[in-house]
Amino acid sequence: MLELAILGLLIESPMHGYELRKQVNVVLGWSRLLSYGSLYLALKKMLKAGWIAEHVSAPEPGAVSRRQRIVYELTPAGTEQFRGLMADVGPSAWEDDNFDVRFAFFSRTDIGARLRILEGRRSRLQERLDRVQQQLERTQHQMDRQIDRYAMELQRHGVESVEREVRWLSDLINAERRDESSRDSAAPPAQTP
Amino acid sequence: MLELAILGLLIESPMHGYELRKQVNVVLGWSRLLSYGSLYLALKKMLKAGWIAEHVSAPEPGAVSRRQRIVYELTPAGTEQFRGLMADVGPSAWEDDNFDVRFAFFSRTDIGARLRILEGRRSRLQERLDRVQQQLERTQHQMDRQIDRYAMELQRHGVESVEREVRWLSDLINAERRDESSRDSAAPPAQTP
DNA sequence: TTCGTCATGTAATGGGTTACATGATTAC
DNA sequence: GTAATCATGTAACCCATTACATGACGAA
Repeated sequence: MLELAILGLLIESPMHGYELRKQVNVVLGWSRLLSYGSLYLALKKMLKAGWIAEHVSAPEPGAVSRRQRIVYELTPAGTEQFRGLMADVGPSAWEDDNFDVRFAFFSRTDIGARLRILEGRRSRLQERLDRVQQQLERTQHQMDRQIDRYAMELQRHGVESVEREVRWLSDLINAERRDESSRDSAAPPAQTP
Repeated sequence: MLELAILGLLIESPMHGYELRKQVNVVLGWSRLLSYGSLYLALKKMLKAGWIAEHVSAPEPGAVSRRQRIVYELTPAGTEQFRGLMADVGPSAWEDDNFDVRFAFFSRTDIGARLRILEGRRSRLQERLDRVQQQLERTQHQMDRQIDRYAMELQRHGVESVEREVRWLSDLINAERRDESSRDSAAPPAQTP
């Protein structure tokens, strides 16, 4: 997870730890800042694994005498590792946390993988929705214990959020498919009325 | 967290572990089923702390010879512990995870606490929004590295989600305030045009 | 009789956090 | 000169998960 995030960020350009930490928010959209504990431990582990290499910052031409920082960059093995992780388009790729990271690095995958992941996630959410809906019916028929009004409101809001994400995914899927077919052939399938 | 959830569920009625696990989804709206590992460990810990008591299920009149189950119920100390945890209306109460649990048990708090928590969460989300918006501006002015189109889309969707939650919270806050003022006095403040 | 689900539990592990420690550099 | 922020790191801990183990009960 964190590993994939770091690999993905470093593939775009080498960085030192402190900046990496900020990019996690900017690029991955994480709401809380990554802790140093996680970051430097992960970095250390990845160094040992040979996926990244460190070298002390060359004083950049633009900046005036910045403190020396440790810049990390991907090794070929790291690039390979990234590809390997991104190649997994199975269920784990559309899990809540994993999905976001995958999505953020979609530019690095082919359209087939993108579609499989987007569709996988959508059907996963759809299942979730069905389960809740079912359970909501049972509640309304008094087959279960009476549910509290706040708990109910929480449920309702949750369902709406998931429905929203499903629509978002559908839009993305359609966009990808349009891209795909417009690249594929000069004779697009009948689609617009 | 889990502790608070269990206390809150047991305060409504005694339950055995297996059912508790399911109620966590129904009442708290958790997307994934709680694992046995967490559940029974937490239960054990709470037993030792004296917050809950266990007793083997009396064969309920309705059911026909069900297997004996271990039913947990709150002790007075447990009820006290629940009150204590719910009384914390500080920042920790409007953290992502904590908030949901608090909200689900809002019926057990007074309107003052409810408003403080709802407003706290709203302003927390608002800050988050401001930070991202600011950062988005920087990106558009090319002060940062060019951001990937998928990463951008993720960002956009995230912002919209947060904005939605802010609106949801605002509606809830208004509803609570209406409740409050309608209970407070026979002379409601001018509000409707 | 065997399969599904109910029901309880333990051990190993994972993936992160907080708190602590340290020091350079920059802006005021 | 001093406060803020940049920058790197370690140790202790927390909270949960997965995998494993066990077995009763009801329905087919």
